[in-house]
Amino acid sequence: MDIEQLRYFLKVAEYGNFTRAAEQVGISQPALSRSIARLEQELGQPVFERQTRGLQLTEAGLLLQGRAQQIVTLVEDTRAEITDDGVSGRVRVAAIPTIAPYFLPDVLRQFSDAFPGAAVSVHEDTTDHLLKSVSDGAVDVAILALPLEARYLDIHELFEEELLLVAAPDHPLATRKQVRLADIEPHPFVLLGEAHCLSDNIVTFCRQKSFHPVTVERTSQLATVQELVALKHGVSMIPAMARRLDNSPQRVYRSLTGTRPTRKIVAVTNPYRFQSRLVRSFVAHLDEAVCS
Amino acid sequence: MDIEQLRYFLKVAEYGNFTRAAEQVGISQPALSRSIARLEQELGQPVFERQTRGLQLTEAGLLLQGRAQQIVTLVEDTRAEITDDGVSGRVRVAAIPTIAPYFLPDVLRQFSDAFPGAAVSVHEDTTDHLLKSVSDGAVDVAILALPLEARYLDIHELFEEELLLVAAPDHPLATRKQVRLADIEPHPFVLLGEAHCLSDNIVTFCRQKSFHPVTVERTSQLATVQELVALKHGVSMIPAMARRLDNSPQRVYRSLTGTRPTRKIVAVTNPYRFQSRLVRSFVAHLDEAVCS
DNA sequence: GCGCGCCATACCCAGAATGCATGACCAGCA
DNA sequence: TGCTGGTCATGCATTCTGGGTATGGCGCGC
Repeated sequence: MDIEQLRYFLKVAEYGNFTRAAEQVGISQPALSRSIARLEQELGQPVFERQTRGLQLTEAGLLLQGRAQQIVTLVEDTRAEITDDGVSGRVRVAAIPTIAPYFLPDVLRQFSDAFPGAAVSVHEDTTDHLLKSVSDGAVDVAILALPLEARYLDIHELFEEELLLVAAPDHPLATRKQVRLADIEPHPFVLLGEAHCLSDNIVTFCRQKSFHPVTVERTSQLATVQELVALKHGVSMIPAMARRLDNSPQRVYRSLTGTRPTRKIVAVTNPYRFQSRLVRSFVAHLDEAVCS
Repeated sequence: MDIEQLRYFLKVAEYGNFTRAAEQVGISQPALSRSIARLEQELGQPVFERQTRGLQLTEAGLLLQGRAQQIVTLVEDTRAEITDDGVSGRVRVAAIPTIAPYFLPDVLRQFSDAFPGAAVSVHEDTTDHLLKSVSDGAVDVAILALPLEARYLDIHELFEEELLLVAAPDHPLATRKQVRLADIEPHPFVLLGEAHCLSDNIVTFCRQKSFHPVTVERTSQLATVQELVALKHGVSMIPAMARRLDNSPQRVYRSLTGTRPTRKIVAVTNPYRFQSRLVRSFVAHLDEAVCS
């Protein structure tokens, strides 16, 4: 029962499939098969029920899964803690697509300058996937937008940013002196796909104001939304950070009059995993980047 | 950083000596030396400072020691928990010398009858050593006498037993109708060595009564005390359980009049370690043995 | 009935870990 | 000072564990 074996076991349990788990851990399927067989022999009982359709954890397997997770985590954290020198190492940063390209580049550049020994990797994914990644230690820090359902995770607020109305320059809303939320209602609205939490932010804000935008299109990227707005498919709401990178004359951004829609940007970490000094420095860096 | 390596490391840290640690873990000294070297290479720093006189843990080593202990414990408990079938397995029982030969045989016989699949091993040592053994998981249950200084351990009271005055049949105290503690004072007293907690029990009791026995001899075994009493070197106090096994006509046992000296017998287990169902059965068995 | 997906087995190989012998170093002592 | 004993590290031969490739066995679905 060595640590490598437990790692293999966990992957098999996760995927319910030897072949795919083998690919994940980077060994051949027969090697993995034998490794699990050895584990089962040592424990004197099977940990999987091999069924015609997939695998099922046995009772012993279920117990082992919990413990193996603890052991592997403990080992990884121990290694991280001992080799933690505060200036070199790995920082796995993640962010949702409506934040990553607008907020991260500056921050990463500054951080890399301050910590040249740091190997920073960036993951981009949806909120729910990233929460899972932080939970199981695949990611050190995730930068997300509230609201979040994340028990057992640390949520550190960074800043609140405005969501701006975006329209083509000759759009009726673009030329008005003031634009209220209600003014948007008759105009077609372009929105991100439902998987994006920014859509939720916008829809929630609208619902609070008893406003129902006429959504005509849904896209998977903010950049596409911006292009569609320029092509006069409709108007949209775009986070301020995405506006800063947009210097096209084909779009104008306006703050709404009255209560302005916003989203809160947070850094999410896992307090049950060891946080290297480098990771803590990164989070501190996020704070500074925001204040400056 | 595999589990075996961590086990080796812990032994070296414990003994501060590669050669002796190697004997303990059952590999050759060079093999152990290289195993630690590999560990240090993997961590990128030494875990021991090799000094001319013995070893010193480095800062990293100190950190690793704590974590390695957790990991090894977790692994052992996991294995124990998974292979726990409730009827077979290992029960490591320990007791102090003034309990082991008098109390354990009956209990062990009954238990072995009830659980023929159980492999029961018995360790006999002093109270402080046994407390350490329970703490670090080398022993499952220790049967000891109060008082105990044992934070982080479960102390389960089994019974209270009387300490009896023992004397030669023709000793003046043996023929009196009543014997009070004060009556003993003029007579020479035979006592166990200071390492035995029974001595403490007796001395504490006497001190409470402002009584100071004239200790003439100290031995390392109760059986020797009993023989010396028969040889009229003096009188002594013997636990009731030791009296039951003594059917020699050369000694008589008497209860003291007034407050009778006693000792409380307890079972000590480690709540931070996994207790197999077999071990729990053993403790339950102890309770029953006492009541019957 | 045939192909496909999936896990287990056979066989071979490489790298790692072990043991033995020995070297290097130091302290204590004659 | 030189010897000896204790201790950890290194060299070398050996073993053995775990990995890869090829393939077998088995059930499912078309």
